[in-house]
Amino acid sequence: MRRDIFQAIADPTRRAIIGLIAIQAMTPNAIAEHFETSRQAISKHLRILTECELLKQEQKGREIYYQLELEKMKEIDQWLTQFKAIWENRFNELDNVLANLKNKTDENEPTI
Amino acid sequence: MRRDIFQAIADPTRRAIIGLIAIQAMTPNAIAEHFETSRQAISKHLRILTECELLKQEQKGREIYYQLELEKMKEIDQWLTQFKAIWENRFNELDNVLANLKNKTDENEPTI
DNA sequence: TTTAATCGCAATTAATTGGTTGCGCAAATT
DNA sequence: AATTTGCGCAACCAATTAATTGCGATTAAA
Repeated sequence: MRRDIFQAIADPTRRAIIGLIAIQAMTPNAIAEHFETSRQAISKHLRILTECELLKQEQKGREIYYQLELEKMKEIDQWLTQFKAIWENRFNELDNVLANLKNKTDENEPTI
Repeated sequence: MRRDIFQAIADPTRRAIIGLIAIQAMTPNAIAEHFETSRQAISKHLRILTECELLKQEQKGREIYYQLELEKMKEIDQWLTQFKAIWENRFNELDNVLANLKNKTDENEPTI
């Protein structure tokens, strides 16, 4: 039973669920209405998302509201950070290239 | 044959491969040396990563260098953007709460 | 109190996945 | 020319996954 965020967001239905409840908490039935699959299938997805702490439950009478745990979503962003550093560096390199080009142009400008 | 980025990064080995070749391109054998598994297993992972365009190949003689396609990594970041908007709003709300608190405190400060 | 609704859990099945083994091909080395 | 090296591809197997079906428990409504 592997249960990490990356495995959790691998499934398109689960990503859709995340997108759906991002703004407001919802019950399993309400969520299932947005999909073709059965309530049980959705329930299973909710369980997986809850197990890796991407969702948290709030019981209200016989209904259970599922809410997105934004803090956990940040973990994905944290993993991306290392690569952001690289792609921003690449941009900086491009800046350097452009800067060099500009200098060369300046050199070619006629001196008075 | 589902082949999307989220499915690709679900596997920890594949995430490790991505991390490994982020800085410089590498051959399958060189990559495999960093893992316990066989070259073929790594080869399969490379294929999956290539199929969803997270990696690109560059043939040099009989060697194939695999390089990370940073642009594709950005797609993950783009998916996160919608949630970032929410979590930043939450912070703003917190700011408001703190601001209100501060105002109340100011009100309580003795006026000369 | 009977009935209906909301939901989680367990068992089953079909599909998918990660891995291994065993090729074959092309480029380099001998 | 023969051998070694680097690699992809296809067949296969074991483990995992997504989905279905059929419960039982609890809460709310009739």
